[in-house]
Amino acid sequence: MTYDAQYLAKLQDYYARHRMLPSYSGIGALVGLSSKASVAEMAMRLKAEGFLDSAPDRRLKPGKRFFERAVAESVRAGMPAPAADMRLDGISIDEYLVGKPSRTILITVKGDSMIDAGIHPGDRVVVEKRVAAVPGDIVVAIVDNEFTLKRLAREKGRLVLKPENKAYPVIRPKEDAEIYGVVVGLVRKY
Amino acid sequence: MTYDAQYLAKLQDYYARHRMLPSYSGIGALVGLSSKASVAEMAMRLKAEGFLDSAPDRRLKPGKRFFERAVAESVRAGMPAPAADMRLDGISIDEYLVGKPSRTILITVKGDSMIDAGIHPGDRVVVEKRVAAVPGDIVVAIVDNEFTLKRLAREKGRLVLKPENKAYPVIRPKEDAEIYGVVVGLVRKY
DNA sequence: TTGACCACCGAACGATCGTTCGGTATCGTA
DNA sequence: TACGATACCGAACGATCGTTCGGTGGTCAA
Repeated sequence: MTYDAQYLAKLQDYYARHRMLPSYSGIGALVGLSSKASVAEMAMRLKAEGFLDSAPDRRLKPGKRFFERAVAESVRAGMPAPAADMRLDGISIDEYLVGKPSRTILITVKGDSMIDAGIHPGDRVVVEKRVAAVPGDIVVAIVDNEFTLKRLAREKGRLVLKPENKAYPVIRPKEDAEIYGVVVGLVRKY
Repeated sequence: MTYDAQYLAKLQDYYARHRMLPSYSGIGALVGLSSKASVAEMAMRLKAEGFLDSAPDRRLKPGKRFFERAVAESVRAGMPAPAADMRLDGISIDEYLVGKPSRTILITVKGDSMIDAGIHPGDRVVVEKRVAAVPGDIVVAIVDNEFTLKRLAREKGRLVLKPENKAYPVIRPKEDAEIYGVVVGLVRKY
């Protein structure tokens, strides 16, 4: 139990590099266990906690909690324990951002029309596909056969699409705007 | 060659479910090839195109192009599918953002000192813990026993911490700033 | 000091692994 | 019709798989 967190960390790093887990003996060499029996026992412990799982062919695969990430609530006072805490609270970014996987896609942002909302070119917005949106939502709308990212707003009883950049004009569709989906999150990689 | 695209699609579906690839005979059962030799030949073709790769122990693992988006997102009435996106069922956001899982944590942003970089209060930054950073990186530094999020810059040969908000002053530490980690990504939820 | 745990080791098991080879059916080209 | 190329099959190979079992050294409470 004591070292399991370190074992798990090495497995996570290996997975990040190769997108797969090694065999039992490979895990032994990776984490420093010389008997496959020891690996099997460690795997059982991690399985019980949800970090690992078994594939149909008995090989190991990542479990639900395998992708959890520690969260620090930017503590003003005092230092957060860098390594002391065994993931007391961890979330997976996917579960955090995505509510309905089958209806959710990532769209890469082009242009700077939403830059005042902190949405930059190259960012990826997490879009949940649905037509129902309320004023204030950031939506992906279809205008002139093109996708566009704007904030939905109400203007004299009409729905309009407002960019968040003074250099761009408000879009006032003839009929109500056609909504492709609603932005529920944002992801940026540096 | 003709059926390889369908074979690949089935492998991608399997991977989305289990986050791993089956064995050669397992692939045979999955895609409908009754000889492992056929699977090996198909794997060789897909490897040559970059969709598959070999792990250190000769097993199959996803290649670089494995996570490419399928082109056939049901195009509705001549409507272009949103271009250049990622399948959310193929790779997770976690895997996209996190390269070194064991050294990566999420930190919630407080304050608006980085707002001109598109980092808003309440956003969560993905921080890879390491002391090595180069000017231009956004870093989490420790100043007066507190975490602070700033861009690392060089000023007269000294490293300083620059906010991206004109209302805040540049921080010039007496010695070089103590770096807690480097921001490698950002996550926002609406 | 004892004894019940616990994490780990080392050896052995049958099962399955990925590879290799020769052979078959179906193409398009000549 | 004859041809090489292609995609697949079926059987066999040694290697490695995951599992199992008995045994070792350590910790901790009684």
